[in-house]
Amino acid sequence: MAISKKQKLLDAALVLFVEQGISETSTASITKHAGVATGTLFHHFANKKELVEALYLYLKEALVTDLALSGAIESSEQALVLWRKVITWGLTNPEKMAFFGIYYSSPWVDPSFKSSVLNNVFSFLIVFIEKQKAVGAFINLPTDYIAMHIQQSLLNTVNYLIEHNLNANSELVDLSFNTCLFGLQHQINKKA
Amino acid sequence: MAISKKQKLLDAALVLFVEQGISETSTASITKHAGVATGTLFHHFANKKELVEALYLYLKEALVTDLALSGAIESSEQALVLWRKVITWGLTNPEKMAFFGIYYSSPWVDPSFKSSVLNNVFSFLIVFIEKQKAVGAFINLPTDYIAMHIQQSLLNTVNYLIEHNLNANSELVDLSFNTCLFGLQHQINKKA
DNA sequence: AATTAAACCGACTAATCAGTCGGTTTTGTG
DNA sequence: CACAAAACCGACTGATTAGTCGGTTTAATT
Repeated sequence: MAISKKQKLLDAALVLFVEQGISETSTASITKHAGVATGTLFHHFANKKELVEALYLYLKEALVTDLALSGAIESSEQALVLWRKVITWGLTNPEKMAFFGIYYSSPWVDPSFKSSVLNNVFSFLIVFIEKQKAVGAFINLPTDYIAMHIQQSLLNTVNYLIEHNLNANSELVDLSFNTCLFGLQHQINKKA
Repeated sequence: MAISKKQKLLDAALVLFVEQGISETSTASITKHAGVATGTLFHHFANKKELVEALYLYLKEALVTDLALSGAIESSEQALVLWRKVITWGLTNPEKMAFFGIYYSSPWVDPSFKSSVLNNVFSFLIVFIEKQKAVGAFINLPTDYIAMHIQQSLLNTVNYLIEHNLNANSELVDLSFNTCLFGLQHQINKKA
């Protein structure tokens, strides 16, 4: 079956949002790029805000599916594997990754939703952090602060790689992981 | 002398931009909040984009002035002092700090300008990073990557403190500094 | 006091916006 | 095939937008 018009609208919206910004993209231009009538957009989505939210949910779904997460993270080695996976995904799907960035810092998300975002996408990450904290491997910073820190480092790294035309094999990938992880482990070093 | 209308426009724009977003704030509402006619805005600023840029430059100036930077950073101790200073400034000027955040990830900045931003505001930081790298104290990541990492950590920390009603005396301030710094120093630990 | 320039005003405009609606086509079902 | 429901269409609307412009006030200079 061909791509549904609803999907075409989401695809067009993603490209245009990343290119020009969410507020700067008119619903008319989305329908035009999707090859669809304006009425069709509002048939599938009650208003522009719901389109934006639907796009976010669709991309979150895509991320989780593509990462094919199998169970919890138990060790730093597994965390590194995941780090590489996310970065590879980001380089393969630059628009999708970029959307997460602009969406989080846009007036299209209400703040209450913002805080729940991390827990949803990276729930396995939360578990890992708390386990590390429990055994004293991680510094005693709030879990949500650490989660934010890790997520931001991932976004930064992907953005940097894209901006400098680097690929997932760049040594920067593992170095950035170490910078992130060792920083969180520094209590161990301090004890020595 | 009373506050000039130009300044009133900048002040009103800052509050509204942070509250609702830049694109979501109309020039009409800015003039209304500033208690000024619409024509006055376009007398002082050729268009909305120039107002946004002028606001950014004004805030950058305010930050540099308020921090009262005296010479280069030579040691980690001095870096910590600066870290605390910036966070205190961010908590004292939450709108100004928030504006930097939304401005960087908005379609109102052209990408070329984006990369030059760091070098302008935190030029002293660049010098510090390169000195640390030169003596082997910092991991061999690109200087601009490290600068981005530090700046983002600062923004994250201030945002977190504001969101959780914490002040500049929170232990989180120094812990976040350590997380940032020790992560960048981890090569030393690896050699051991 | 006379002159000039800059600051300021606000009604106005052309363009653009999100969203509507009455009608048409497509699709699924008995 | 008959029928209904859902998908789809695009001209249209009322609201809002950035920016204009001709005229007025204010400030500085001589």
